[in-house]
Amino acid sequence: MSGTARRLMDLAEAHIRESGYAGFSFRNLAAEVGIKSASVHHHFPTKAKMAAAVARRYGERFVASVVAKPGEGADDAIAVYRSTFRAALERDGRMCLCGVLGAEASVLAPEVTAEVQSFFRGCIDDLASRIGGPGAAVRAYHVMATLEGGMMLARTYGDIHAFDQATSTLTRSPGSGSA
Amino acid sequence: MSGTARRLMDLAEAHIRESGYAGFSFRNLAAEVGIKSASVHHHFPTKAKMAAAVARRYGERFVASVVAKPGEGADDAIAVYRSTFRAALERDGRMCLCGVLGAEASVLAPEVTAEVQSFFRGCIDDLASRIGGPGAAVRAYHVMATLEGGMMLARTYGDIHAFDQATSTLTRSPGSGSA
DNA sequence: GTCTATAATTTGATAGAC
DNA sequence: GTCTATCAAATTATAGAC
Repeated sequence: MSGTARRLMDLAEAHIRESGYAGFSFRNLAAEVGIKSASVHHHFPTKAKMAAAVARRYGERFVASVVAKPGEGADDAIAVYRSTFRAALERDGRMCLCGVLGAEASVLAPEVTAEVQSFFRGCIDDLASRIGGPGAAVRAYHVMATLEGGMMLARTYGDIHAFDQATSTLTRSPGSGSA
Repeated sequence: MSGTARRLMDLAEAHIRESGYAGFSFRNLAAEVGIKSASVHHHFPTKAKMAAAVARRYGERFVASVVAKPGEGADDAIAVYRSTFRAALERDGRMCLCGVLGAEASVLAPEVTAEVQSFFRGCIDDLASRIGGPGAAVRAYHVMATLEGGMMLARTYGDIHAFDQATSTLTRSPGSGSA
């Protein structure tokens, strides 16, 4: 993949996390990297294909950054997910790409929705296996829902404190609960 | 307010809950009620003002439908919020209007963002006062985040079961936890 | 309260030259 | 890989007649 394609994806990702699928256009992206919109089509045939590619890369990067450490417990796994989302929220004030797209899932191109579903399936399966024991699946769903909702609240208020409040009780051991 | 204005708001609400702020246009709404887009401007001066009006009405109706019952406990209050969101999700498969808009908050017109913030402030304050005791505010944030995230997951999967999984442990007393 | 007509802009996408 | 040029469609909004 070319450097231009990468820069286009970076910008598309930022715009989607800022304001959803409708938040970016080929013309806007082109202007921001200093080319014309027709040239964007050389890298990505359609807007939907581009969004799907962005969502896929987002998922791959996320998986890499929450990889399990040997000997971790359930609370450790949950804390890694929590701090990963929180770091992104703190870095640029934007929420999870798949959280934004998930809310619009029913009207997105099937290829985009598929990537978003795949992201959440991957996260929940991974979390459940790392939590373990009875009720692991339910807890994994709960953790992902709370983290995504917490990011949405922080976005609404423009204040990361809302995320901290909403997610502080996700882990049960003291110390990780008051970030 | 005229019947036409009400119908326009109904449609706008449905579209926003389906696909966000960009999900409705004056032309679409007009066509759906059988008038022209210029006539919509007679009822609502701008798209932003209309969205703000829709969000305000949504909040008022929500408040009315989660009103406290005498003698309720914390789990009862949480259960009312949970079942209210769940009923809407089951009725038409769409998620919370303010949850969708909240994710896009930073690029919405200030008047719209203000209504969305007001909705969540109202919900969280109300929940916290009904939960009571130390940690009530944190629990209220947690409940709202989980419910909103749970709706987003259900939307992504096209399956209300995801909402049930994610939110089943919000209340602590048995019986309300396995809807 | 609804209409016609229109303005000004933006959008996703394509054809074809260089 | 980028360009010019262009298309067909959609968008928000306004002016003014009825």
